[in-house]
Amino acid sequence: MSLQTLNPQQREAVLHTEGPLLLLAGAGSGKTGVVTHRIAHLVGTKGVAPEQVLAVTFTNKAAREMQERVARLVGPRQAAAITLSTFHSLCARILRSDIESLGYKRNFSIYGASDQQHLVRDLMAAIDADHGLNADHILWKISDAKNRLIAPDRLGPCMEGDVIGAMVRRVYPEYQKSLKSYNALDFDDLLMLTVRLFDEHPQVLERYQERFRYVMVDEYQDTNAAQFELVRRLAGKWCNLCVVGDDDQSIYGWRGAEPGNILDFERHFPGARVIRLEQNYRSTGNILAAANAVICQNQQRKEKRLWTAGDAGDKVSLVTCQDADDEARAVVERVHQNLLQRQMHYRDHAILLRTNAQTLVFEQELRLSRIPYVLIGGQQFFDRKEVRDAIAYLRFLVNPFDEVNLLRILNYPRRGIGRTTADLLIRSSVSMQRPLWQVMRDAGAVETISPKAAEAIAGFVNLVESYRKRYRTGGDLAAITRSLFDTVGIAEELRRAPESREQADRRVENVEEIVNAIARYMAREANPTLTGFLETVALLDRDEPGDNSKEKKLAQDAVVLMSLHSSKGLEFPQVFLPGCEEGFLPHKKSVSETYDVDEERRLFYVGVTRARTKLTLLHAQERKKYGKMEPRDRSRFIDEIPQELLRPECRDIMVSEACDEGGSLSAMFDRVMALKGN
DNA sequence: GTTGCGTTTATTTTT
DNA sequence: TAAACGCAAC
Repeated sequence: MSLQTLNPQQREAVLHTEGPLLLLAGAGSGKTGVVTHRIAHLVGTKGVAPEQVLAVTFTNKAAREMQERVARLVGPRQAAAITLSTFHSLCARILRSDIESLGYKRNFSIYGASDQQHLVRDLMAAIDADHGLNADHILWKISDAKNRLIAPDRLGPCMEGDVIGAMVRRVYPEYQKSLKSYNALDFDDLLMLTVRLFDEHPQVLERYQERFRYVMVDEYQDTNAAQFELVRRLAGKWCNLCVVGDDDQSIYGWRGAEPGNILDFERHFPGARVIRLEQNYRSTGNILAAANAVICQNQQRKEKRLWTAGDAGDKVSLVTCQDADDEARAVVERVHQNLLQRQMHYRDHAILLRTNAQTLVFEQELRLSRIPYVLIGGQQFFDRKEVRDAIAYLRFLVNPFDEVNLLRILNYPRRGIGRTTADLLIRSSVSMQRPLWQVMRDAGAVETISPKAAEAIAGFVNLVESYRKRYRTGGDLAAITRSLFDTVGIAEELRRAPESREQADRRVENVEEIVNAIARYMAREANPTLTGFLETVALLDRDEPGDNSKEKKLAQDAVVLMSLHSSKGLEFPQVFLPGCEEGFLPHKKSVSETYDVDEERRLFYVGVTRARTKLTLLHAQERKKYGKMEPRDRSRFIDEIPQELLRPECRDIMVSEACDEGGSLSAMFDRVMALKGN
């Protein structure tokens, strides 16, 4: 794509380089091309030093993709000098160099969900042994406060009888205190502490402002309050800020994203230019018409109307099914048909679901029909227990204050430091006000500990110190890690578990995959360190490494099965949207609790606009729920699509069921008659 | 320290 | 209904 191939709005966006710019980029409007061209224009034509350009995305995939496309335009050397990263890794980088002024050490750990859970669970137990509250719920509220930059002492008063609020008020301060003493940051801290760093040390902010004269933010509709404040500060001096986004695709409000950031951009940055990209290069006219009709039901939005220079294409199919099984069969039949009659590939088909639980029926039906499929999402590689346990060793080796991970590995694999001993250690650490690790180093001094336990502790201490030394000396990180895992006997521990042989093998392989990941990290990094690797684990490669990565999965010739949320940004020739029913889409929680049906409508809109040539909506008339059948109504969103865009298809359940069971024609006929007789 | 049972919970999850 | 987790008893 060169400047001439851009449409007028795209070109205007590329050429507008000075001052604030809001780029409202509709679905499929060639957004990434515009953003990369804009960077190329800054660096290539206007002669801006690449070091002065900062582009922030939400996902590593987006950052990588952008980096590659910019490299194609301005060459790899220039592209590498541009700072192109996610919010979280940008903050991690800033904090790695400047966090000491906030009283943390530079080798801080980054805590993920499971570390946070451990910590919060322990704190809650210490406050009230049988509180009966859900730790995730509390953690959720804490995270919500942090996303809004609310410090522990600034929490508003809570209502009478609000047990959850009361617990949050007690846990949140303790939680922050623990993180600090463990020299650990959670994801929210990365953002919150960077903002604090900028506020308390203006000279640091100024350094970054001076460096990043041109700032770009992708998916701006998904930014939360902390990210907004961060951007506001970074771009505050030069105001060469370009934000790109689509308020109609804001689907992460439940995670703290503030669509208000994009809606109020012109108020936040006076004099902002607003450019709309409304020409769509992805979908057929009918699909876009349906999408427009639905989304314009939302009140709070920037008016936009997607259009295409292409054909109207097929109508949107609306398939009414009997139940969940029937719905899955309907999809499978259509996939088959497309393959046999239209020479399409499996990978041209995507099934987008509201909830992960919905995938089950589809998986069964696809397997039954021998259709290859890939499931995207679900449990992440680095969230698996065996992987977390192994990684915990590395994390503790890097940061001796990290007590969550110390406790995780203390007796894993079993080495004779049981609950009793651990409790004694913790108690003496608390009473002496010394870090747990220091207490362990001279555990002999704690008289209540048995000689046998003391010996086990000493062995563990030696192991840790000797590996700390080996890692410090440098050399092959992967080899040292392999030796570490062998020495502590992780594989043996996994095989001891009462699981099937295959399960255990899988887990052992996963642990070995960590070593491979380190090797790959070393190969691509100029200055590999264990800290650096752990940071990529925490922030970057959340996706499974190797052959199971999301990208590899999408490249296979297989039907794609995933949640609507994770489909954002992708496109497929054939899109199926099952479960278009009240209670699913909009989801019943959104209707009853927060009334944010608008976000559900945007979710539906995201699904619809993933389709290039054919969109098929499906809904079932009844569905099993927690064991019993319930009647279902079709989604209100279907009724918001003009009739003339839809092709309704009613399935004769009985014939299709009979066909599905196979057998001779006459047997089939008998079965149909028997069913009709009922 | 392990095992199994019983209780709980079922929306989405870029980092 | 089913899976996952915590707890308690062995």
